Amino acid sequence: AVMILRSRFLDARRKRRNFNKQATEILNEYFYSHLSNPYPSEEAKEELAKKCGITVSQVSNWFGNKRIRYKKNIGKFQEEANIYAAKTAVTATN
Amino acid sequence: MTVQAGVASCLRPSLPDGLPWGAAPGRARKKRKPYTKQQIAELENEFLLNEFINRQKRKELSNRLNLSDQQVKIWFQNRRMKKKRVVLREQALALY
DNA sequence: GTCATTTATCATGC
DNA sequence: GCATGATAAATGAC
Repeated sequence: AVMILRSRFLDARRKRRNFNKQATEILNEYFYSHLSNPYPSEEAKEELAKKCGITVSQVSNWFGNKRIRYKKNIGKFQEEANIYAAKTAVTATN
Repeated sequence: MTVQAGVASCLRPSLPDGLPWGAAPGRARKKRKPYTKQQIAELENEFLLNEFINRQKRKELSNRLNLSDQQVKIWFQNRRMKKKRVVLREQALALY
């Protein structure tokens, strides 16, 4: 009984907060610009974590969730994919 | 006006065919089934005694909890990873 | 053995 | 009521 209470304080799910919009933009930009292979290296994860103001583990969690949820329902992310595809296309031509 | 010749012809961002990165695992994967509180309680209790379990204890424990021998092995592996996760988090938290 | 994953599930935000 | 981040089983590389 005591262990259960203690484990609940160690469970980060109970104090989860959504990432700010800027962090989500950065993560999505990387994801959709590497859609053929959305597996950032450890160095890339550290860089993303620094730019987003989150931990490397949180970056790994985000990509894990993004990959499975994108694959499970591509249609739902079609609009989002087009948005970031156009955004990265603009930066690529500049 | 209406000089939009090549605009409509560049549609490629969608993924018509299947993704190359999550495809064809060959054989179907066993569905994840959460363990009961009883099972977890006994596994945690054994983990306190020793983080690495013997084959012998593993067998009797798996038999008693109605889990396969490999399930118990995997549980201890994941449990060690969890411990490392928690330790690293508290270390990072202690820096402030 | 560790460890990055996949997948389902959990707990929360809104 | 789902979207979202984190965790719990399960797999596979090494």
